Amino acid sequence: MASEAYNPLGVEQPIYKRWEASGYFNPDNLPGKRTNAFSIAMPPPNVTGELHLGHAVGVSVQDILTRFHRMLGEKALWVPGTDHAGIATQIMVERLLQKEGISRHEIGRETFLKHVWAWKQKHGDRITDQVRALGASCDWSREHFTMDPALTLAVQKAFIQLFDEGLIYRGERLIHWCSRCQTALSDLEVKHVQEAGHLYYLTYGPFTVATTRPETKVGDTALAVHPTDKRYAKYIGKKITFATETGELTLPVVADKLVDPKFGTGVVKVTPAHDPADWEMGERHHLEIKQVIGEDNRMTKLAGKYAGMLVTEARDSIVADLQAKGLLVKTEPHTANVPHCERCNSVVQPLLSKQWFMSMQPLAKPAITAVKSGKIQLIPKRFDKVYFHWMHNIRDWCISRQLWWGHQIPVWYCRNEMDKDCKPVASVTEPKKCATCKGVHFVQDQDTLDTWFSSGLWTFSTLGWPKNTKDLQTFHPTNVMETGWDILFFWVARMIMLSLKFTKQVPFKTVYIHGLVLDKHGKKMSKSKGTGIDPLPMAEKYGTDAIRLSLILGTTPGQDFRLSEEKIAGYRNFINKLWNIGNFVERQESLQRTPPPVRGGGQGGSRISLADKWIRERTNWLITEVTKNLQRNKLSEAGQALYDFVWHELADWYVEIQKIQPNTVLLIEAYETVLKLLHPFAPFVTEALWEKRHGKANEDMLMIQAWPKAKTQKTIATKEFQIIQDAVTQMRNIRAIKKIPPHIIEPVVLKGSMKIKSLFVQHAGTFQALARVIFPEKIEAERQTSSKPDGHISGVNFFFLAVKRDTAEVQKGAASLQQYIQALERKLANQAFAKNAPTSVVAGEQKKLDEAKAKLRQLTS
RNA sequence: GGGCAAUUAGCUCAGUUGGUUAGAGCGUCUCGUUUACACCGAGAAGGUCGUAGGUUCGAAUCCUACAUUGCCCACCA
Repeated sequence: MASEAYNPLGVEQPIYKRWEASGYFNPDNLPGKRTNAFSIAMPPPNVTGELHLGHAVGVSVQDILTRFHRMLGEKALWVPGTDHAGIATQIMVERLLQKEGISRHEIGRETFLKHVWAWKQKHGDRITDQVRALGASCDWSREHFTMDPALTLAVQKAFIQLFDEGLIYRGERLIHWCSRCQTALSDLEVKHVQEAGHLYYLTYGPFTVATTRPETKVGDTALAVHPTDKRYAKYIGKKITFATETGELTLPVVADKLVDPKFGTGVVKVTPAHDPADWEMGERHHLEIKQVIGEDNRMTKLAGKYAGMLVTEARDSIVADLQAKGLLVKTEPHTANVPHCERCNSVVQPLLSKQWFMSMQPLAKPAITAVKSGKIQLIPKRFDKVYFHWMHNIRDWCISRQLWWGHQIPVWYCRNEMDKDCKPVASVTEPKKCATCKGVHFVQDQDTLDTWFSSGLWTFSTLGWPKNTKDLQTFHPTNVMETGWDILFFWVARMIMLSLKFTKQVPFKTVYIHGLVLDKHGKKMSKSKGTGIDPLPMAEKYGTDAIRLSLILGTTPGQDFRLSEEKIAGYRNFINKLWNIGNFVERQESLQRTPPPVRGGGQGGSRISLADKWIRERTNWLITEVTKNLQRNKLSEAGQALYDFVWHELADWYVEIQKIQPNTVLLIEAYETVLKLLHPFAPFVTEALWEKRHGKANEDMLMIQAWPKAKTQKTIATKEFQIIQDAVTQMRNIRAIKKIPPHIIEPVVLKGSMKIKSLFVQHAGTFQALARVIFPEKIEAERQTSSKPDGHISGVNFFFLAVKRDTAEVQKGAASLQQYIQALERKLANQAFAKNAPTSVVAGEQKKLDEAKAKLRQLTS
C-alpha cells in the first residue's frame, strides 16, 4: 500500500491560479471584519531582469509575513511592481541592438525608446510570472511600473516641489563620468577596485612629485604641500617656474591639510578638473580649472600636443616624453583604488560637468531622527550605525543622467535663455509664457533622472500619491520593507528621506534586511559573472516550498549564507514527510469509520491517553512559539520549530502511537493546526493537503483560514510523556547494543520510585508497544532483581529507571545557585542596606532574588 | 585609514534576556521494510564553541586584547 511521493509539478500552478482567481490577494475582498491594516511594498525587480535567489529570499520573507497577517485577520496588502532600472535596461537594450549592428546614436532617441518599450512589453511579464511561481500572494490588481503614467506624474510632482523649494539645483561640479554609458553617475554607482599600477616620481622644478596619473599633468594648476611641512615652508604662497615635458610652466604653491606629508614626497600636483580631492583644494584656493579629459575619454584641446589621444595613450606618451627630458625620477609599482562604473565596469573619470543635484543635508536630518527615535526599526540593529554614518556624511546627490530610458527631467528652458538669462521652469507640461522675456517657445531638459529617484517614492507613489487616496490613508506607512543590505543607501535611505519630505510619514516601520545568498564558494551571486542561479529549475525539481524553506530556515537577518542543492533536497524531504502524514491521516480517518482496533494493553480508543494530552500540549506550545516568533520577525526560529515538531514529534511519535491507540479527533486537530501554521512558509503543499480535506470552494481555502490560537500553557503531560520517551529510547539503545531484533518482544522489569512506576503501569500499552517490550506479570517483580540493574539474567532485561536529573552537574549548579540566593537574602536582611539604599536598588535585588529562586526551581524540578 | 560581520561536530549552519547534558541538516558507522513515508525508521560515534585575559554563584552568549577570513565606507595623489 505504498503511497506516491509528493510531486509539486502540476500541483503548484493550479493552486496559484485558484488563489489569484479568488481575489483574496486583494485585501478589499477578504472575508470578515478586518480593522488592522498590514502592508508591504515589494522592492520592484528590474522589469527586464531575471529572477534570482536574492529575489526569492525577499519574496519568501514578504510572503510569509503577508500570509501570516492575512490569517491573523488583518487587511493584508502586498503591492507588487517592476522598476524601469534606467541605466541597467538601457545598457541591455544597447547591447542587443549592437548585436544587430545598430547603435542608438544612429537611430536616435525616439526610435531607441520604442525598442526599449517593445522589449519591456515582450519580457515584462516574465519577471512577474517568476514572482508568481514563488507563490507570492501579492495584489496584482495594484501592480505598478515605475514609468506608468501615474508614477511618472508622481516623479514630476516630487521633482517640481523640490525644485521650487530650492532643494534641487543645477550646477557645474566635479562628477563621475562613464564614457561608455555616456552619462554622469552618482557616488554610489561607482565602485572602487584595487588595481596594480605605478607611482611615477616626476620633477617639478625644485620638487619631486609622486602621481599615479601622469596624464593629468597637463591639467595641473597648482602644487600643494601640508601647511606644517617644514621642508617646503619657504615655497608656500610663491609661484615657481619649471621645465615640463613640453616647455616651461609657472604654478602657484599652496598649503592644504589634505596633503599627507608622509605619502610620496609630500608634494602634490593639483588637477582640480580631474580629481575629487584636487577639486576641493581648487575651491579652497580659487585655483584655475583646466579640463584636459573629455566626455569621450580622450584628451581635450587644452592638452596641447596630446589632444585627441585616449587617456591611456596620453599616459604612455607623457611618460615617454618626461623620460626623454630626464624629468622622470623613478617608477614604483603601486596599487591604487580605480573607480569603475557599477553597471558596465568601465573606468570612470572624475570630470567637470553641468548636472542636476539634490541637496541632501536638509532631507537627511529628519531621516536620522526617524531611525534614532525608533519610528523605523532596522533588523538587525547593527545596521543603524552604518546608516547613521552614511547619513551624517551625506553629499549632494547627482540625479541627472545623460540616458534616454527614464523619467525626463521636467525642466523647461526658454529658447531665449542664452540671450536674456531666462530662468528655467519646472513643470509637468510646457509652460505657456516665459516670466522673464515673455517668450513662448521652450525646450525640455534632455536628461533623465537617476532610476533611484522614482524608487525613492515607491511606498507612497504606488498607493496613489500625490492624490490623497483611500489606499494611502489605509496602508501608509507600510509595515515592513524587506531588502538586502546592498541597497541600504541606494534605496532604503532615500525612501526614508523622500517619504518624510512628501508624506510627513516614515515609509515603513520595520526594515528587514536579509543576507545575500552566496554561491557554494561563498561568493556573491552575480548576473554579469553568470553565477546567478535561476531558482525556477530548482523549484521544478524540488518544489517551491522546499526552495522557500531552504532560504529562510537556518538563516538570520543581515547574515549572508551559502545555498547548496543538498540543503534544498533536505527540505524537499521534509515536505514529502508532511505529505505522507497527510496520507496517513486520510487513511486513519477512513479506518476509523469501521470499529477501531484496540491493541497494546487494553486502552480503548475512546479515552484520552497520555500521548493525546501530550500532543495537545505540544500543539499549543507550537502555536505560541510560531506566533511569537513571527511577530518578532524571527522567521527562522518559527520555521525551525515547525520543522522539528512535524518531523520529530508529530511524525516520529504521535503518528506511531496512532497505530496502537488511535485518536483520530486529536490527530486531525494537530495535523490541521500544523497545516495552518506552516502555510505561510510552505503555501503550496499545505493548501494542497487542506484542499483534500475541505474541497475547492474559495471560502474554504487554507490561505484565508483563521490563525490558530493557543488554548493552554500546561506542560504536565509533556513532562510525563518525556519520561516515557526517554525510557523508550533507552530500551531501543539496549536492544541495539544487545543486538536484539526489533520483532522480538522482550520482557522488562522496572525499578524506580512509586511515582514513576505508576506512570508506567498507567501507560503500559503505549510504552510496551513503542519499546517492543512487555512487563512480565507484575511490576513488583523488581524485588527479585535487586542487583545488576540494566543487566540481563536468563533472558530477562532489568531496566533501572534512574532519574536523570540527579546528575552531579545539576547538583553542583544548584549548590552554587543556593549560595547566591543566600548571599542575596543576607543582603536584603541587612538593615543598613534596607535603610540607605535607594528603593529602586532594593527592588532590583529583590527581583534578582526572585529570579534566582525561580531558576533554582527550574533547575531542580 | 575608519567601520561591520564571521570564527560552534568532517561539511553547511542555528543557538532568543547569561542557567539542566551546546542543537539541526548533510556526511559517517551499526541495525531494520512492524499496514504514511527508503525523499523512510531505530540506534551510535563526532565539539577544550578561534586564542588569551576579565566580569559573574554560573559564559558559546557580556567586556578587553589578539589572530584569521569576508564585506562596507573613505579624497593617500
